[in-house]
Amino acid sequence: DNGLPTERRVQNYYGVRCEPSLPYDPDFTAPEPMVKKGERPVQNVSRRNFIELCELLTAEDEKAFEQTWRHLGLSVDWSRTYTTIGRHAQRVSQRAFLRLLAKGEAYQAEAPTLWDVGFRTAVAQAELEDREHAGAWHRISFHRHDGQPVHIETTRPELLPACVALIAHPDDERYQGLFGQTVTSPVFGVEVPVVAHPAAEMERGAGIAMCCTFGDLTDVQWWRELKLPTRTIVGRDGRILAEPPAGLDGEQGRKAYAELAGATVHTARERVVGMLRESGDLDGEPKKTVRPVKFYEKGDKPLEIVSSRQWFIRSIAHQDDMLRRGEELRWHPAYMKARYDDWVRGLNGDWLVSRQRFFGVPFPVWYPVDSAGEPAYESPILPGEDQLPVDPSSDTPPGYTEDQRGKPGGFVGDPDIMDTWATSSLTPQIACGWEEDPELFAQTFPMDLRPQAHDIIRTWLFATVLRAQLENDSLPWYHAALSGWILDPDRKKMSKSKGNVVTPLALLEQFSPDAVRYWAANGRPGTDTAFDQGQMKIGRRLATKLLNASKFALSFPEPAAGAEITEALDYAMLSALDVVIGQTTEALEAFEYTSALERIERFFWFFCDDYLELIKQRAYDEDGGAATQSARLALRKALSSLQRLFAPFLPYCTEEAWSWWHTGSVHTAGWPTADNAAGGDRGEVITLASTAISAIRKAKSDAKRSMRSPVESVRIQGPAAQLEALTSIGGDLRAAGNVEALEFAADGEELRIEVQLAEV
RNA sequence: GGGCGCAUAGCUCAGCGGUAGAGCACCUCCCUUACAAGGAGGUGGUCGCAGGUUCGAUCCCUGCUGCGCCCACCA
Repeated sequence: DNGLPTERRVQNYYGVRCEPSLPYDPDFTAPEPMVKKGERPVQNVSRRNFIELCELLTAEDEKAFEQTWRHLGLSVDWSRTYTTIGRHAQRVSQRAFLRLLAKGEAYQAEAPTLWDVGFRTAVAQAELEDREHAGAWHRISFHRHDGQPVHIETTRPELLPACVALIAHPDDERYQGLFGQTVTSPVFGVEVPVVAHPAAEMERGAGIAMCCTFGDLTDVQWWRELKLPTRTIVGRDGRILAEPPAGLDGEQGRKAYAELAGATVHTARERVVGMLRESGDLDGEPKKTVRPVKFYEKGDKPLEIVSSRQWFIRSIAHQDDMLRRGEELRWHPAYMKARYDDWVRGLNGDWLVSRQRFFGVPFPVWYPVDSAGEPAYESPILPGEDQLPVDPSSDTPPGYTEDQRGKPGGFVGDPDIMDTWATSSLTPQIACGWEEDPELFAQTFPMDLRPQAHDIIRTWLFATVLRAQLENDSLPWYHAALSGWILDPDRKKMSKSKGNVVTPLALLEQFSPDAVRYWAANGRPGTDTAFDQGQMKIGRRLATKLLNASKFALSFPEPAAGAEITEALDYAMLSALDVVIGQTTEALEAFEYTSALERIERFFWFFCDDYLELIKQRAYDEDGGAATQSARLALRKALSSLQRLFAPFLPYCTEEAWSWWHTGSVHTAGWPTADNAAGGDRGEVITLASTAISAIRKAKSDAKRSMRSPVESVRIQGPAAQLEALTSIGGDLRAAGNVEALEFAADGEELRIEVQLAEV
């Protein structure tokens, strides 16, 4: 409900852009959705109008999502929904933030920050990704006082005016004589020191690097550790700032800088290269290269590093606690824990939670404005918890009046919003009624399970564990179940840019939710699953089969009150079912839902293909007496368990079939227990039954006869124990195979079945 | 560069010390009183490669190869 994707969607959908300087227009109405991109000029709207458009569109999207989830048969309490942008979530999020602030776990700092120039916001470490990006190595001459050149190599020549030092490794023989001296940058004529630092790599490029404020995170490290000056030239819009930085004082340098002012980074690069070429300081031609560059995962331009004031939540200080929590948490599958550990150990800074965006939970903070009109960031004004949620851009802080906003001696609201994860990380607190419903909270927190995909371990999962640690000194849940992704049929990740996304609603219509769930359940925890319509067809067939089998089993009169299981095959089937119930229950408790489904399914096909066929005649028999009663009772017992076993996977067909003979819902019926056969496993009986009936069928199939065709005799040889078992189900075998004579002969260790078909 | 996972039938995947399994696909057959949007039967594999442990390895160990993912590196 909040975050950059929503903002981008609103921008594209309505063709608008948020312009915070515009006043709110109460008469503003939502523009017609754009049919195609760029069909009309982008309209600037005020922040509040923009947020209203976001709310409008997310409300529509929520309906679509709920429809999909309901259609899919998601079993949740629909009376307890919330939105992460709603008042309740905002209140929880702001309260948790204020608590962190009071404990010193949240703080603000002015620091170089990774910045997306497209979205114009800071981004966090967890939201970075590397992408291959084309560039070129430029070999550039700096100048010593004696006129000798010092060559550096850079892929970002446009940052030349932001250069604050040259850096080489302290052990590098080539530059020993230069350390402590200064050199002059080409074109811009700025004198910069040559400094030694171990992070410089001798083998890379020329072995000596140009440190700029800021080209990359190594620059930030050097700048911080070597206390270098700041010469910022890239603005938050990704363009070269209008004014040259301090230190770029020479007339020629300023003239050159003027040529760059206002240009994009890309254009500035071309211009600087032109200037270098003209001055003779470009050594050779640029050499094309492709190297990984940091991007915001949702952005389309490389990140810049700009200095700005941001809010952070401490995480580095809690690394050990986080690792310990990772140990306590039960991971499904267990190996996914490695990603978490890897992430926690690799944290290189505190969590940056402020975003310079609009549609999100605002920071509940104002600042006094001093007599010179400057905000005093070091002494924020905070609301009481009972006032939450607040929007500092429209609510007035305690002790002030609205007409003091932005005035000297007055106040300003913090303009930033929180990162989406800063609120989503409180999912358990929001849902469990933290600080608002103590009884519910006591019953539900920590929660049992976090189900999520593995790609957001470093964001959602990590942040949730961190917040529960900081706020509740506990895990947020006991188990984490990591699902894989749905891949397209070529096993590529589905993504909008590739255009290979399949939305679920059409599938639900085409194959039925049961079929789609059947396919999805075949994706084991942690394993990616290729999109496979074939599996959905099988799921659909399974659901149909369950309906048909239920119809058949229920077509017989209800067994009499005193009916008992008297026949060996019925007893054996029920005892096998008991085993399956036990295994399935165990698998589900271990989060092995795929194994659970496999076991139920395997039994169910035996039940349909062999058992039903074998007892059919006996169940039909009007004068069958106890044997018929036994079959009819066994059918109902088995059906009751099977419908409940399948219910979590195939909620619709099971509910339908259950309704044919029960009043309540199958989904609130008790989970089946392994007591259908009242103890004792006669599994070998059904194995032998299947073997025998298969042999009879094979004989008919080989002879290209119908399955109903009569059999003159079946002669079974083998060990006495097996023959005894087979004898006990002889009546069913004869009826199902249409067998005239069934003979047994104890002989040898191996079971042999000879089938003599009747003459045609 | 570090880590994790995967490699088994044409395809999708189970199995994991004791003679290789399922479904799909393919082939053959069957309108049979739950089901033809069905059903029955069948063909098909030196379980990635090389070593080791073991009486015995698809399974355990080591190395290699290939694929995927996560992280790091970004002068």
